[in-house]
Amino acid sequence: MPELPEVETTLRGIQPHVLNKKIVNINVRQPSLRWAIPVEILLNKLINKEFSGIKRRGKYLLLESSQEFLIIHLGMSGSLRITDYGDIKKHDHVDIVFEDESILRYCDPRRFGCFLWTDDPSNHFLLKNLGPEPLGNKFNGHYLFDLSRKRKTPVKNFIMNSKVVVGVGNIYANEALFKAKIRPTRQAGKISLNQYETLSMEIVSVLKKSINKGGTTLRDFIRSNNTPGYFKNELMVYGRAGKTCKNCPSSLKEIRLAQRSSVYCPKCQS
DNA sequence: CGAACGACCTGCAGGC
DNA sequence: TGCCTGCAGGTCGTTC
Repeated sequence: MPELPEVETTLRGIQPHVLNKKIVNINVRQPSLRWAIPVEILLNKLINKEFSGIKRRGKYLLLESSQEFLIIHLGMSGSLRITDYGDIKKHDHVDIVFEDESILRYCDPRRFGCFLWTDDPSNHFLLKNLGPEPLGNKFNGHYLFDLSRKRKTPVKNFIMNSKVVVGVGNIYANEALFKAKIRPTRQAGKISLNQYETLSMEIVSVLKKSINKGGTTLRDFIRSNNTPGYFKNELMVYGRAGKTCKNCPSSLKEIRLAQRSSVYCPKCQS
């Protein structure tokens, strides 16, 4: 589920329901995520307190309380939703219960996500080496061009590296490279400044468009309506291997890069 | 330092 | 129907 647009959509969905409400209980049914949930610490830090703010760094959500932060990552399959009853489904691992009986509920079937605590986000091991935000002002073609010189890795791997830029996952890497007409296998260090300018703009564009559509997969925080919806209809290459390119009559090719499915048009992308 | 790859875990689709 | 394989939105840690 979660790439950057899905995490941003999650943030916007839960924000009005979690801020400035007293936390009365935290139930951890399964502490074994990618790193064990520090249950005692969370209880000590959060019971009878409230969240004063929520922000996103890459795909991490940071919920602030008393100048300290709950770090949440959704991994491959995680989700957060607001509910107000105890209909607990399989893989609903954590509840944060508020005074008004509403609940912030975390579900993560594959348990690749995390729930951690930090009093110093800028030095936290998960956050301190992250590259710039793609939607921030440090991210542009010059930045990618300069950083990529002498890099031999395929450009798709390069833009999916969170030390280079955060938040570009497999769907949007494929999509942005298609829009920029760059083949995903091209060596990062051999791509021109012009092409990196195009690529950086397309990354921003595809992420913003997806955020505006509520992400590619979610929309069920507040109500458990199963509305699909989304950005999925706009996908040009992801999930379309073997189908016809939307720009030309060619058939889209699929290869694997860094063990991730990579789809491109052999005619449009060079 | 960069690059490649395994690891973590469950669910599901497809083939036999 | 059931079993087996491979793949899925991420990314850290290890090794070369």
